[in-house]
Amino acid sequence: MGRAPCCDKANVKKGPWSPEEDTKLKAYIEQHGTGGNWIALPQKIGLKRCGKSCRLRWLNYLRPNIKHGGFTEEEDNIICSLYINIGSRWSIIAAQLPGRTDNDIKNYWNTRLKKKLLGKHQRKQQEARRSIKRQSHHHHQDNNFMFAGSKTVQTQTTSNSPYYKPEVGSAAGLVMNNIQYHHNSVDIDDFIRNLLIKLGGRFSNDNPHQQPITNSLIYPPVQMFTPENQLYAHSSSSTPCSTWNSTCTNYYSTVSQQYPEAVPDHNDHMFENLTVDELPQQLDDDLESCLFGMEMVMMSTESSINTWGDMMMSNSNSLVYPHQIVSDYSNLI
DNA sequence: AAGTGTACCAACCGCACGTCG
DNA sequence: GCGACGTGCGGTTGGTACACT
Repeated sequence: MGRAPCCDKANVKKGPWSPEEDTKLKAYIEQHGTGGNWIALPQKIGLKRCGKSCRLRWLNYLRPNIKHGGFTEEEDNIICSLYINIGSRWSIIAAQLPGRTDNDIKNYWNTRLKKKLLGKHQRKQQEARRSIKRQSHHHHQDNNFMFAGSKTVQTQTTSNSPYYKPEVGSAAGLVMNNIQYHHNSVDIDDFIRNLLIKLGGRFSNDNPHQQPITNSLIYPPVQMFTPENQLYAHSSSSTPCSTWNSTCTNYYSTVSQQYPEAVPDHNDHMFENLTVDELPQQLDDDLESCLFGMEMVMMSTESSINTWGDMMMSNSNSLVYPHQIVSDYSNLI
């Protein structure tokens, strides 16, 4: 037997509220309060409405000091910042914005803010690509190539080992900024874990077999970029980067063993056909994918990407990365 | 002018949780 | 401890307005 309905569905009015209904409800609540019982309220007033409907109407529309529309830039920032950190907890987000309702914020996010941010981010990404292209062109004047990703890594140029180092402002540089940011402000495992939990399935909170997630498992590219663990990809300008390739292969092999459902087998070879000419861009894309792409991909209801493997195998250009968003709003947290 | 697509938003629905007897 | 009930929340739907062809 299912649960009894909260009201007699056949005798309640649905749909938009009339001004008369609004007036009745508002007048009663202003005079008597809700009485702590929304279910009984419509009967007392003589409204043919469900108690839940009355509550919603009051909270979202009739209650004093409600603001509608006209979100400010500051409110946008707060919403984005909180969304990135706590997800779609609209009631909590609304609590930080006086006069705003959770419903309003939810609608605003889904219909406008998300699109606005994606547009902004894609522009940033294009700038980053152009920047990398310029750097790539510069460094390819040398025959040998070394990749040292961290902005904290000291320049180690030798006559035989010129290297490519992402700079602040490049996409890889932005990623490093965010790695730093996340290390400083939140536990990095929790951050990723939350993303994975959002993916559901084997990473869900409900899964009793869930395994601990370690930095080494989640962040092979970060390993490459930490000062303690500098790995350099040596190659000529026309052959695949074997060091990077083997690092990735090892990584995906590890992930495949622990999370076979998440990583397709053919990921092992995903970097094999890259030339060094293509490598910086590919590295940059995949760094971003690994660390920050999940969030925005999961936000997209149109996305068919449900697993880590889907993400890594997807065309990088189709992904939208929120790292710049995180940067933009990090100072508000 | 008519048809179609898109954006926006109010309202609904179902589930989870807390409280109370 | 258990079930009934009320409340709160987040996802989703459906109606309306507007833009575009």
